[in-house]
Amino acid sequence: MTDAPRRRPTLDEVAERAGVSRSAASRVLNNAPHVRRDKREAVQRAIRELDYVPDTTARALATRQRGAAALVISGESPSIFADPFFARVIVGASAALEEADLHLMLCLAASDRSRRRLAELLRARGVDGVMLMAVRENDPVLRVAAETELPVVFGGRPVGAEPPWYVDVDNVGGARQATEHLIARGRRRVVMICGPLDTQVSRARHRGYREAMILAGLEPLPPECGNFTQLSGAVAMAELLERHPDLDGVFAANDNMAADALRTLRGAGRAVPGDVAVVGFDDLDVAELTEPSLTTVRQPIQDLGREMARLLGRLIAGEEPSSLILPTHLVTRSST
Amino acid sequence: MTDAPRRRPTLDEVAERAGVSRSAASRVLNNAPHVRRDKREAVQRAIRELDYVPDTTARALATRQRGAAALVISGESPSIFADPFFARVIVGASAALEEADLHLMLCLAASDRSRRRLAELLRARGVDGVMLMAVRENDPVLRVAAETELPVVFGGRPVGAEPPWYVDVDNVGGARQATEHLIARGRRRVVMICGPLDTQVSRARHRGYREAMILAGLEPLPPECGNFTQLSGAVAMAELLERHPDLDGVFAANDNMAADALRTLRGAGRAVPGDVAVVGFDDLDVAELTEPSLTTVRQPIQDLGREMARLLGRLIAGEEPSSLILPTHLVTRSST
DNA sequence: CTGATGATTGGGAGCGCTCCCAGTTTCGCT
DNA sequence: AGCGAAACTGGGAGCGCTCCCAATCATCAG
Repeated sequence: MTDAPRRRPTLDEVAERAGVSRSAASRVLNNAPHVRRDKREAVQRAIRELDYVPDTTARALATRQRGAAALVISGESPSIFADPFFARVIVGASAALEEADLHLMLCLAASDRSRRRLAELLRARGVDGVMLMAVRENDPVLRVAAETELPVVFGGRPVGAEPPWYVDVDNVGGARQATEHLIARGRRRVVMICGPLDTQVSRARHRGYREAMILAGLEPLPPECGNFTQLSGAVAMAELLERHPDLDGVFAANDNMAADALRTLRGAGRAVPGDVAVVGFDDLDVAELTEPSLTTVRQPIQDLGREMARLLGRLIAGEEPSSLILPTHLVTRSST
Repeated sequence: MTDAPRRRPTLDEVAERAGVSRSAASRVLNNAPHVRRDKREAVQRAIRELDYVPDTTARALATRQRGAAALVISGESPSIFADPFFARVIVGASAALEEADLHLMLCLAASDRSRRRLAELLRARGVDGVMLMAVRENDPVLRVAAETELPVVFGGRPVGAEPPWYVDVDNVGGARQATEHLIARGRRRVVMICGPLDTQVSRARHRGYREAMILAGLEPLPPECGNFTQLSGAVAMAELLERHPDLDGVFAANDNMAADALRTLRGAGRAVPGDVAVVGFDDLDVAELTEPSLTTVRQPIQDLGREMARLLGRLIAGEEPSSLILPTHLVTRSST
């Protein structure tokens, strides 16, 4: 009844109630050794009775560990909800972070201001480590990452650099599988709708396409680049149709672009998969909703988040884990 | 060259270098009064020279303010990426939080374990306040919210309770607009595809539908409930067609369900909007991609996040802001 | 020139927890 | 019983910052 402005109990109060020293109580809290059984139990009882919860902040100050990790998503905010990609990464990361008893701090690093805040967060030791996603070429967030002493795990590799720790998806392999699948279906004039070439993802997928074509003794055609939106897929497809009227296979660097490539093809009177077979990448929901449904390369997005968080967790724990490349696999549907 | 294991400078060092006391330096830091101009400048110089950044944790301990707010998303994780809803909320909240110089802690409260961690985070004063989204009836997360002394802002209202602070969207008004629009288009047998009735959102949208019908002197028909997925929209539509073969208008509680209702209608040989007019809700991307494109009610999702964060910011600052209901508006496309 | 008034100043006590360390007990053996 | 080792114990010094407060300084009217 008199608990309105009641202060939260401190460790000292727990200790007093249990009749031990603060040190002993602390040991129980962190279940460290060197506490006699009866005292340990007394402390535990006191904790329960007082409904004690240790103050994170005080603990953080003493241990120099914040108990939190930042997930930084670079690039313009709109892109974060263009597709469910980031949401899935977040779900995966969140789950793994929970495992390591870390909290998730989400930082959208789109503006200069937000990058400055991020830099301060890191310098002020507001988190124990960083996961970095969607970094583009010359992304200013790279400087922030370079300056910090905290462990940084990249999601996907930035263009032109191999960061010490990263988790990536096997984009090259996936793209090769996709292309090989088209070739296996008897396609010879296979074109590619690529993403923006200033991203590692796009480059890797393009490389996979080239490798597969060359390996099959076919001539890789110069790709047409979109920007991962549906509209850009339509535009690229139209261009490719004009350039290679005899094309019989299309590999698009993501499902969004593939979806509208599909429409464009139908609009141009090409039957899919009769005249032209199409493969996408990502396996987003849209892939099942296109007409015909889309053969695509599934990438383990949630796993990507999970593994980033695990890697970071180990790094924070002082272990020496190594980077990871996650496998992709082809999901065959009606468009091939 | 010798800066490898360099400790971060502390306020004491800044003070010493500037030839003032720690207190004075602190005052400069928080630009409090009672510091002579020259000393203030000396401190600022020292800060610059030492590249000093105050330690958040220490400050948090002393001030009892964490500088962070939690955004809690309840419910199963999969739903977080079912549509871009949450991503938009996050973008809005993140921007407004930045304004208030607060960091964003994202908590997915799906499992018991995560709820327990959340409860601890709050009790351990790991954040200064909470935003709570997607709460369902009898959601266990409500207990966590009830127990904390921290300010809590709801996004949408939970069923059967009016929390002290919330930001909601005018679901009733939006649904009424949608229904009135159908009626204005001459429809008389207007049915509704509803969402799960254990959510406030669904109830409110249903209420708007009823109000509009009754106001127009028409008979509200019992709704068919889906679960906001496309598939459930198709199922519900089929059921409604069977029950009311003469229906000429459909109001769906979200765009996903509307999208597949559209397909079902076409599959059943009904022309849209010729025979049947359809209105959705949300104005997701899908609304522009359906055939025909979907008339729908746009809700300001990003604003929802922004206003939640602002409200919370004021609450944390000790002000006494009041709750908010954001307007919705009809976006007319080809389905009506 | 003096006391009063108000602006500065810096010492010191926390905030709540961890951890080192010296001192005390408890044991297991011979 | 005697001894050294191993297991406990609690005092105290931080972690880096804020903020109260008594003390010092400047300034100015009388």
